[in-house]
Amino acid sequence: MDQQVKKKATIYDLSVLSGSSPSTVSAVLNGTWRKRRIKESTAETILSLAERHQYTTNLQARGLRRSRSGLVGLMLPIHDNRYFSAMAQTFEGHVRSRGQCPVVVSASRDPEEERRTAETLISYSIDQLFIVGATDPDGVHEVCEAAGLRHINIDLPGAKAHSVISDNYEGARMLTEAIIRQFGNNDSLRPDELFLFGGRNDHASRERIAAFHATKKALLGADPDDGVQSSGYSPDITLRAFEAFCQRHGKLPRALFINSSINMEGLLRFMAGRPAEMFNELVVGCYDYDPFASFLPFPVIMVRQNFEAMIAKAFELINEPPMAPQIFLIAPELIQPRSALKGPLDTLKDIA
Amino acid sequence: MDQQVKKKATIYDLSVLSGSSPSTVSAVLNGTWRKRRIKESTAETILSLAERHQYTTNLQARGLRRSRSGLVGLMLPIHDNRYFSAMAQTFEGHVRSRGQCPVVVSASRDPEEERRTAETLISYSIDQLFIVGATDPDGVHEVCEAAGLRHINIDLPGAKAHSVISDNYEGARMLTEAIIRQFGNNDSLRPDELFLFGGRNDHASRERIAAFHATKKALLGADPDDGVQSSGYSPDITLRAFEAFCQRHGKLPRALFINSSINMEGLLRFMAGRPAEMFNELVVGCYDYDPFASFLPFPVIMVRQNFEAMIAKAFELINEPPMAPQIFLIAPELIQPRSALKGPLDTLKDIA
DNA sequence: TGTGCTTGCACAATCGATGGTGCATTAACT
DNA sequence: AGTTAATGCACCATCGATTGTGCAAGCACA
Repeated sequence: MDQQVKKKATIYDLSVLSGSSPSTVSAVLNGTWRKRRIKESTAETILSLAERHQYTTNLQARGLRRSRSGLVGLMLPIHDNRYFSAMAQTFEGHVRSRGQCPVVVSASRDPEEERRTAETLISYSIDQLFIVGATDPDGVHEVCEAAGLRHINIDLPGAKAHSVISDNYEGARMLTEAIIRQFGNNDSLRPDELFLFGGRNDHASRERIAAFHATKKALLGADPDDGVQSSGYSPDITLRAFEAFCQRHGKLPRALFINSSINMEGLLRFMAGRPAEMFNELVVGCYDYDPFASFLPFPVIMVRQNFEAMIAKAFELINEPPMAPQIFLIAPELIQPRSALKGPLDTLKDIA
Repeated sequence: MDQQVKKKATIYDLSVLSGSSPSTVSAVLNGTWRKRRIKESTAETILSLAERHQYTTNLQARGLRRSRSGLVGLMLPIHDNRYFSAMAQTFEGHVRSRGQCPVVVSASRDPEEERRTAETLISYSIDQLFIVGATDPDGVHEVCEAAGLRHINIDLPGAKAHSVISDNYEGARMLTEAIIRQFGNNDSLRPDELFLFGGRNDHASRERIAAFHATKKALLGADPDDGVQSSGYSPDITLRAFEAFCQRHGKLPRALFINSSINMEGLLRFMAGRPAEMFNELVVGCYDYDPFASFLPFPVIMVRQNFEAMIAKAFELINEPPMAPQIFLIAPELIQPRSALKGPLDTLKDIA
């Protein structure tokens, strides 16, 4: 008899059915009833009625009243990337385990979109916002600040809120060193044979490029100025950078430092249609880890950013009392070629 | 003077400031003011006040009143996978272009979690729900139905709502055929040299396995019963399946049909630590496309599911008047080894 | 019987926005 | 001048849940 397109049951419905007042029903259903000295038997009655009528709290109403929603936001630059999607996966686990509801949205690395997205989330009274890889973290900060919303930067730092980021300098140092060592001593690399592709004018890229320069200089004795080919975070721009390089030099360098898995996709586009042999001698270091990339036909040394630790640290910080904004560095890990690491999915069960 | 931790401005604040009633302010701000015959000059006053005070609508309040929230949900099995994250990326574009707010959550392929997640989203009065790859689509349907929520299945079909899915049979047929053809006629493949790994008892796997069997039989003349090694959607279970196979046969098959990129990661785990030469002669077909996997050291033929078309079709269907549930097949595409395709990210701009 | 405490709950305001209804004013027209 | 119509907006109930406050009934105790 309840099978119609009926509206969902509310506390008022249960109030009528149980003979108690709405406030009593509310207290019972949200667990505050002991504090309000509701009789146990009353509570039981209401709870069983709630179950029978499939009551579920209208979280918009609760959110309106409490001006908190139980939503926790994660703002990514993009979804379609293993680094960020792994982060989303880990983030969800954390939020779920706290009994809240994760909301993941992307803002396309567009400062305007970032602010708008934050505004929108704020309009839904989200409780916290984790800002990942924002192009303009401080712009987003303004928006959050004005709304009194707790927030934290991840992956790219801002000046006005805590930031949890990879130790990009150290990661790039390890990576550059590993690339160079890959050539051993007999067949050693010349400074003009190692180039960095990708990167943008953001904190992470700057650190990585600085470490790249310094390490090259330290280990190879020199570092020509044109060793860096910026190409943003876009496969196609990176592809064009490779093509341009090839046009100028007749071939690719023997060794590449690639700034992110997205730029690495630019290398793939360059490889497509070209003979596989062209890349036999190539050695690549990539700042990011992707399991498939690790098994390409040439040595690919990768840096795995410790997103689990970053997310964990961010959750720890976001609830702390306000302090002067600080940057927390999380050490990344150097991954040898042909490594298939476990990821966040390995904690999920699966029935074969 | 407004720089404190002040609360956000409401229509009541603007009402006082403008001397109009809250309902007038509301009408002006939500665009219905012409319909309510508000004077243009009144509207202008209010709009400029709104701007000056950084008014933004409290969407929870609006949602409560209208019993619609402007949120559109996408429920994924997992985030950390190129197929699903590409879907999320595409989905966001669609929702944004409709002026609504995308909400992406994952439910871990757990029927319980799927229902709970749907319940939660419903409690926030989401307007529509796109259910991707659900283990129990009909369970989720019940929940949505009871709440009068429009919803649609993607990737895995349900019996009680429209479904938009890949043409898994045709995709697997093409893939099996391509794997076999890869060996040419001189060095042709024996039926007991081609195995399928991965898959579960879901619609997609069943279709793919059926096509695998049929095509093998048609092209190779026979199809031994043990040609399929189910191993769910888990890298580690797949790894163990490879190990078990190797134990029994002393080596891997010459040719593999791998049911998804997740199972493909199981192959990577198997490769890790084993000599690369072991895989020189291998030919792999993988039902899913990942750009890096496409460039592995052996031929990897992939199937790219047309998620753009699936999402587009789903948006088309979800607004149509109710009809008997139907399944819509979207043709996937066979991708030759060493292909680096464009993805949803290529539509984003990037400043190099 | 009267005082005072505890128990158990109802009442009503509130969160912010929406939209149906109705009432003044002014304009138009006979 | 008187009737009708259009204009411009205010009023108020409503969405569903939360929470501070208050009060009656029951009990203990003097």
